[in-house]
Amino acid sequence: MTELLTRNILNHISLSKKELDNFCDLFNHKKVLKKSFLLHEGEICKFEGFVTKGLFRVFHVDQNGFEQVLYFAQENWWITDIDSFTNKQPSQLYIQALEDSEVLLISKKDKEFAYINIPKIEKLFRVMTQKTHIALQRRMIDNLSKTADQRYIDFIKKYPNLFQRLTNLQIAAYLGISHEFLSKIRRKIASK
Amino acid sequence: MTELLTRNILNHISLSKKELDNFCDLFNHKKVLKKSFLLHEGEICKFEGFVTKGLFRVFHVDQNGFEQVLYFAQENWWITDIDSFTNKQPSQLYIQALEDSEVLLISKKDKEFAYINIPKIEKLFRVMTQKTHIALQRRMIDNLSKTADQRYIDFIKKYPNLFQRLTNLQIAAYLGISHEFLSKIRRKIASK
DNA sequence: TTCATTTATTGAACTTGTTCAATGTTTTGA
DNA sequence: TCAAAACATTGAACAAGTTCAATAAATGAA
Repeated sequence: MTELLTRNILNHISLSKKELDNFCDLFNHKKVLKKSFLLHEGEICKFEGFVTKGLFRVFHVDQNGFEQVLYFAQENWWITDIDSFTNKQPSQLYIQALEDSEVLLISKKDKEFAYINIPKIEKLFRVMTQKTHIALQRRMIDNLSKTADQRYIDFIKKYPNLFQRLTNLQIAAYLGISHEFLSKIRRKIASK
Repeated sequence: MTELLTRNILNHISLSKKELDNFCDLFNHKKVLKKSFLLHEGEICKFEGFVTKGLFRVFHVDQNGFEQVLYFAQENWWITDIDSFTNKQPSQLYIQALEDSEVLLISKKDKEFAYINIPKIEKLFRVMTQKTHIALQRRMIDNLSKTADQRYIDFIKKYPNLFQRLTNLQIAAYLGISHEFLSKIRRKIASK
């Protein structure tokens, strides 16, 4: 059940078998049906999750009812609203399964327990947060400097596998454009 | 010399006097004149810095020669290119002083020394990276969901002090719009 | 102080992306 | 299997933001 998780962790830091087991025991397995939510706007996010199966989207709904996708999380990815989780504030985000999915969840309390009792876990999350931050920093630069066409082409190249599992609606919400405009971009690219 | 730094650290985690001193001793003080660079694109970023005086901008130059500001760092802020620093890759960024400034710099080697010899430092950077990431996540959502007018108004409200120290050119490069358009936004707002 | 440089403003033409409404296509679930 | 729902495409009118060029204002260095 926690095979994928242990491999993911060992990819970031090294940990003894015992430390690994102790840490993995803190997670609870949960099935999440397609379209159902792990988190709603306004709730306080009380978990950090590791996706073992399926696909999620983490998104925001703005004043005009438009959705923006902060990120997608498929197998082997982590999900949470780090803002709400860390600051115990109502979330601005929704987390929803786009396919029938499964996650391993750790509560805030158990995570804090791990920080204290398995010192290397501190490093694990330091390293993971760094990587997540670097990815977001790159995306920020791209969003500031590139045109929607280019961002779409980059997206396909970077996440060929996500591209196949997502609708254009979801991709447009990630790129920050309307799905109609994405459709026009696709036509333009196809006609080349 | 390291007063501001120690206060900043204690704001994130608690540390004994000795731990603090040992850590702070790893930093070197440096003066940076207005307009000069701490980091150029293509270089590998070998430091993490804490600003004790002045103001920096961290920016990217795109294919068309336009500049996008990733963030500004004034007194009490940290600066680095975490991507280049962590992955030892050539930086895509420039870091430049916008005023005569002073920083405390720690090298990669000394930072790693600290991780090993002062365990709490692991937590310090875990917490700091989390906060930075949360801030960037909020900005990403704003950039995806808000109009340039609103982002400008938000910027002034959130960073009144930076607003006064920056030219409209720099603010436009942060908001991701041309400075001409910012000028038009300002006129529109002023006329209300 | 003065002159050169940088910064800010403005208008006109243009490009990128949105909105809305209509139509066609695919997926889903009873 | 078939109707309903969700998704995708298209065009036309519109809005947001850019580009370019000209001018004015502010700043800085000698």
